[in-house]
Amino acid sequence: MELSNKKTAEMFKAVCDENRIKILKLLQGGEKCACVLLDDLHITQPTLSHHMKILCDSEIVVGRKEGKWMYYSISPEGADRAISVFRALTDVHGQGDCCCKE
Amino acid sequence: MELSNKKTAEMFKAVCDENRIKILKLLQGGEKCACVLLDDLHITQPTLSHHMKILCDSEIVVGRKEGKWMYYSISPEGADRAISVFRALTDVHGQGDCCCKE
DNA sequence: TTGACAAATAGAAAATCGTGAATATAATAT
DNA sequence: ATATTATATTCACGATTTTCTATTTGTCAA
Repeated sequence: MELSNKKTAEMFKAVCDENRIKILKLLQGGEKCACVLLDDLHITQPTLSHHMKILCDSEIVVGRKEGKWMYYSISPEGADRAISVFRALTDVHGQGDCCCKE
Repeated sequence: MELSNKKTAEMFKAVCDENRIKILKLLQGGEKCACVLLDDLHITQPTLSHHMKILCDSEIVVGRKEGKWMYYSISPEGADRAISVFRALTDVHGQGDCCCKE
């Protein structure tokens, strides 16, 4: 998983906001259309649209347009990718080194 | 892994900033003292201190004081916890439901 | 084509975040 | 005790983010 630091930061922005976390929890129940999400969150439609854009940009959520409705769902592949990126960023491959004392 | 949405958001703030991602990458080489991190990043000491606080609050990084030096390292347990929280937030346990069309 | 509805975009206000200068605290050395 | 060094905290400022209102775009039904 090679990703620029910028892209990595963007990816995890998905889970850095309480409303987006709520949205993810709602989507765990399966694909939902935007209007349903809107009913469950106390935010306006443009605000939801903004958050969905961030979630889709992270690729953890995918959107599907059907007529005038947008359906959103969690992408298991996207979620796995995020976990891979997180792992690649947090496993320790060294012993550390001493610097200040000797 | 039960965590409030607020706590979850805080946890992933660790990986939402490019400098913090750089810091994690440096810590993958093992425990480092703050002064070494400071040398490798083009930020001031108070800024580093600020980022280290966010990283430690997320519990992905732990700090250890030794004399006047602070040593930081990645906590594998903290990283695993973050992955568990992320998983708990992104696995899909439902089929979704239809709302707008029938 | 017109009207109605869903979602996206533009623009602006408010809140949050990242940053550095100045200062404070803590630990060591003289 | 005083000086020095490493880190943390405080404060202020600019940048970014979240949010809203207003508007636009896209789609379907009369």
